[in-house]
Amino acid sequence: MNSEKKAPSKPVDSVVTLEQVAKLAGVSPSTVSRILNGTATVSEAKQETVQRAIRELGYRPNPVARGLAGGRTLSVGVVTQVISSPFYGEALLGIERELERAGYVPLFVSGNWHEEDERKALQTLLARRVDGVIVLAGRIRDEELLQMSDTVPIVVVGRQLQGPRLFSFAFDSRTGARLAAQHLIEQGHRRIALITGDMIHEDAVDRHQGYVDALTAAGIPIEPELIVPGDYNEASGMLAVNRLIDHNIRFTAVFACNDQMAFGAALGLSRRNLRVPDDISLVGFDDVVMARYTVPPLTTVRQSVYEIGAEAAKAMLGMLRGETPRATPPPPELLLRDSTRRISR
Amino acid sequence: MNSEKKAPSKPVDSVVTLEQVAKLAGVSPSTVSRILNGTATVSEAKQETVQRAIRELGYRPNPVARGLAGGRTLSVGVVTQVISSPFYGEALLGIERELERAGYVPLFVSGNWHEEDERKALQTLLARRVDGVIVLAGRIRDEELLQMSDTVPIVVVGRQLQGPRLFSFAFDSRTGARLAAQHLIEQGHRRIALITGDMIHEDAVDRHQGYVDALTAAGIPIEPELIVPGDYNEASGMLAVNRLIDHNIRFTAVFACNDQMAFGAALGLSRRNLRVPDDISLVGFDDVVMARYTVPPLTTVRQSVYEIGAEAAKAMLGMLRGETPRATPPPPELLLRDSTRRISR
DNA sequence: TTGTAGGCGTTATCAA
DNA sequence: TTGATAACGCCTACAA
Repeated sequence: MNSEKKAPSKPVDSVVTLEQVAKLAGVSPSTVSRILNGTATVSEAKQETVQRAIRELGYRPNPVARGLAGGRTLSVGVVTQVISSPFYGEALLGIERELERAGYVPLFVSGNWHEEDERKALQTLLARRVDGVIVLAGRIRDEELLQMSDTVPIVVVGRQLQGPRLFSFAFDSRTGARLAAQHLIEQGHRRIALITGDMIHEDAVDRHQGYVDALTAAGIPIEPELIVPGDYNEASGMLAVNRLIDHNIRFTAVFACNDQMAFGAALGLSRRNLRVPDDISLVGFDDVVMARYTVPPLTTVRQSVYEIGAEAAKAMLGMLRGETPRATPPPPELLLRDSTRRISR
Repeated sequence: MNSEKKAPSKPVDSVVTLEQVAKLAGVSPSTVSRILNGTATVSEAKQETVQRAIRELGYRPNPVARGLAGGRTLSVGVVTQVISSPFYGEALLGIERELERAGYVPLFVSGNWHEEDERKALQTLLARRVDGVIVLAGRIRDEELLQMSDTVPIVVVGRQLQGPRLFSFAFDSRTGARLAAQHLIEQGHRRIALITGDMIHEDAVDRHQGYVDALTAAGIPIEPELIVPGDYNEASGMLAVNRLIDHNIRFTAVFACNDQMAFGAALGLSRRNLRVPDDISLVGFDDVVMARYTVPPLTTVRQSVYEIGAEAAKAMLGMLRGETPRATPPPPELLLRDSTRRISR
């Protein structure tokens, strides 16, 4: 009946100003602003008139102007490390989805695991007047973050530090790693190689510790020669097994501290004619999408990076609302797939 | 000697305004602005004084204010489809790196392969006053993009359409696919299964066509039963091979239209006790990072998504500079790895 | 409850 | 070549 009805998703554009809305509604700009922000109580009548005007004109507030006026920019900065990694990708997705529901837009900037880059990234974000910042791990020092947090609220993922406007939470990597190692032990493995992450990451340290926990609990001595350093990239996983084999170090299982290194390890093993899981059992960590599709599918520790991202975003939104944020990162969980096997003899 | 020397990467913050710089330099704000933007010629002397003041104060222009003042926001919107996919991740990296060199920041928004989401994404970007928009494939109609392009310059990747302020370029998928199929044919394969992408993507159509080209050129008839639809995700690759096998369709090789489906196919084949490449040869497309690390490593068509992203960004920067953009997407290239084998009998 | 006026940091237009 | 001055679109006292 009414041609307005179908509202064929208005043409992609946006030039209507708050002032125009005010004029159409017959009120002052401030009133419109107040309604938009819930800054003050406005009479029911005007509420409606204005809302109608907004709809009619298809008005959308201009975040740029808002930002300048000292209000919010409705944007949250996100310092990621490598935007293209399967790991961070999932997290970013979680962040984006969650922020979007509240009308916020993420501003992603890469830190490249490089302190100076990270600092630059943070400066860029501040200059852009983001309302808050989410930092995914990274190398920048705690004090700097802390200091920055009195300019803008911050959520840090993967570290432990607190401040009045700084909230952090971490996934329980240590328990996760313990589960992984425990599983191998239960399968009868005793000589379990560990491919660590770069120890500059807190979670790399935690995962190493989880491995130690499990072995110790089982009364298995820690053999330093079985522990080889990696850097969370595929190549380092491959290098690691090569090194073990070249040094004639015996092992029946490998625990790689993330999936990417596990993939590299799998390839390295196969190049040396060692089959997974028949000859060597292999466990990863993270459960990136690809872990489900390797041959054989990889047993790994589920970390639900997506949810972690979503939690971070929720915490940020909470802070922005003035609440005390809390986050409940999903508990680690071992996913049994086909890359491990009970030791035969 | 001079404590200024070390410049311990100034504290993360930014509150200095252009006005303060002007005052310190003893000139008017407009002059400072002119120097910053090269809008007009300024005397050498003032140039230097101002530059020094800028350095001294650690001044950084406020992009938000710039945006409002009708100037540029120094941000470029990017409509991606799934930010977490290994494919788009690489492209985004290329875009980010390239933009950063010019002082621009990307604003990533996901389209989720959903027309309405894409429209919303575009609106969000416009509302944020981005200086330009890069669209990676997507479903929004050409006319809409064209119309939008007189509000803001646009670069579209993976489609062919032209406009005064709209530039598009596409990777040569057809040739790439032909190379892949040709390779299998040269290895003696005749019954080559094809797992297509969702035909809503232009490149899926092109890759299908490249397959047809190669077979036709070799005088091999196209068998519809060998062509099974996929959707570019791992799961569909697995489903596809299952379907082929369940229907008792004979084939000695599989060409999956992207790597992710190839991974799924590899797993599906292994579940049916078919080995790659001994029993079945497998080729993918894209060369995502993981293709190098599967067991066996995947023969695939290199697309250098990173470079494509970088090219898109360069083209955008060109338009922003008022130049006529041009892009030279890297030519397709077949990467021989270990997932194919000459047919024995 | 509502309107007016000033300001946020820059750019752009006009004179000088 | 330079400096006032007026926007840009919105928010927030302050006043009514």
